[in-house]
Amino acid sequence: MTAAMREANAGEGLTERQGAVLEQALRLLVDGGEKALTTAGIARAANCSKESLYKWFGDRDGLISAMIGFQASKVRTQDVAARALDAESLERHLIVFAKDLLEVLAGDVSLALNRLAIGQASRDGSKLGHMLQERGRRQIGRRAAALLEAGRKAGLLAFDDADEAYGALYGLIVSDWHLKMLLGEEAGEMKKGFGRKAEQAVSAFLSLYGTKR
Amino acid sequence: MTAAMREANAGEGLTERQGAVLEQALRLLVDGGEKALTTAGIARAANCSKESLYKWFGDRDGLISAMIGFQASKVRTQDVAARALDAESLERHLIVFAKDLLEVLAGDVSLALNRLAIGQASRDGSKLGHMLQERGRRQIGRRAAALLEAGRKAGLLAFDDADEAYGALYGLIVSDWHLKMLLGEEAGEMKKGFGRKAEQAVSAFLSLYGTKR
DNA sequence: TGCGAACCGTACCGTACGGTACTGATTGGG
DNA sequence: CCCAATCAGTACCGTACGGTACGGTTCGCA
Repeated sequence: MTAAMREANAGEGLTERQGAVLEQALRLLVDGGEKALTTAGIARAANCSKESLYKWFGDRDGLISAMIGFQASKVRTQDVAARALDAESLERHLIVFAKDLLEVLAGDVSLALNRLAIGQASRDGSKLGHMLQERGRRQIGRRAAALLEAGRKAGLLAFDDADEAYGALYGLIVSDWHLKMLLGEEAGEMKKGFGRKAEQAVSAFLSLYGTKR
Repeated sequence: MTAAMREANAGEGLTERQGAVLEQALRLLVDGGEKALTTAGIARAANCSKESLYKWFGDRDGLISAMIGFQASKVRTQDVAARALDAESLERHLIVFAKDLLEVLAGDVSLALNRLAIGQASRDGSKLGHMLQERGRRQIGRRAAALLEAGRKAGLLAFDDADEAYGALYGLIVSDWHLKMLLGEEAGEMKKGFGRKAEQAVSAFLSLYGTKR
């Protein structure tokens, strides 16, 4: 296996070695926050030299960008082939989507990266924010949009503006939980309520946009 | 006017001089993010000495805590005396609440303080997060809870769990706008849509929890 | 008028970080 | 067997920050 072959394995233009380094960097970030994300610390944790870090990623910002891209490349949302959609299966799919959304938002790495991007939003012109939005949010948003569109095509949902409907769905599912978790609320206690929360949100959403009720 | 009399003017145990200093600190934070919030910078902007800063606020964390408390003390939510509530006035009050909520969340200082608290959530055990939650969120939450309770007493709303109803209202109003703004999305463009957004959210909420429809 | 407290401005100290340069070891190819 | 490239480890540099100490000044008060 040549170096050229090893390239572009992780969906980015990254060596597996570089991926391992980014993995360690993410771990540092999750454990200690932005303050723990120092070049020396990463080099120590990943058993590599600072010089290599700068050679591979340019500077600290490049490394952080690479971390976001690397993490996004690991979380691919599979579009559910939603054929033969009836009222019950739509509700089931929506509930699964809701649970997945809550699980993703409550994830260690997701929270840490969002905290990092939010903390830097003032100084870097929200470059990281846009990146996180584009590579994380958009994915799950498309999955929901496809689901809603399928529901409408099947005559199970009625809405004019798909974005508005998605906004309502998202708000009913997430409410202020995401912010509370970003602010440091212990996520362990909350996760138990995700199932019930998801069902309630989907029920409310179907009351608003379903044709059945 | 003695120094003792000047104390406790701003709702906290603060001299007006100290309040002015905190004002400048908030301005620095809004303009330049956490990185701009240095003790030397604050001293320069407020024309005071670093020694005074440490004398008044202990250390940098104490100063940040004081900033949060100071800002919270300026934003007192007036409980609307909601007697003689009918369907139309309830809807009007809810829309006003929704607009206020969006305006508050989109405010410069609110965004900056939330960014700061989120950025420090990993290292300080979410002390700032809890403070922000307690002194900012709780206020507006109580206002909403009172409104919802009044609506239920008047037979206009039907819900078992007030927290659940409030969660739905909050989610329908805010959706993912808060996170987007925290991540750096330009807030100027969004503010124009607040009115329509608030009306839509309240309409949806009344569809879910109103007794009239 | 004289005293003392508060305070501004600045200089200072230790530390820690981002980024660079150098050395020695390893590896793969000809 | 040697050469070139890569990389780990470390030492180093400039800078900037949090926090402290000190001289000079103002202001309330007796």
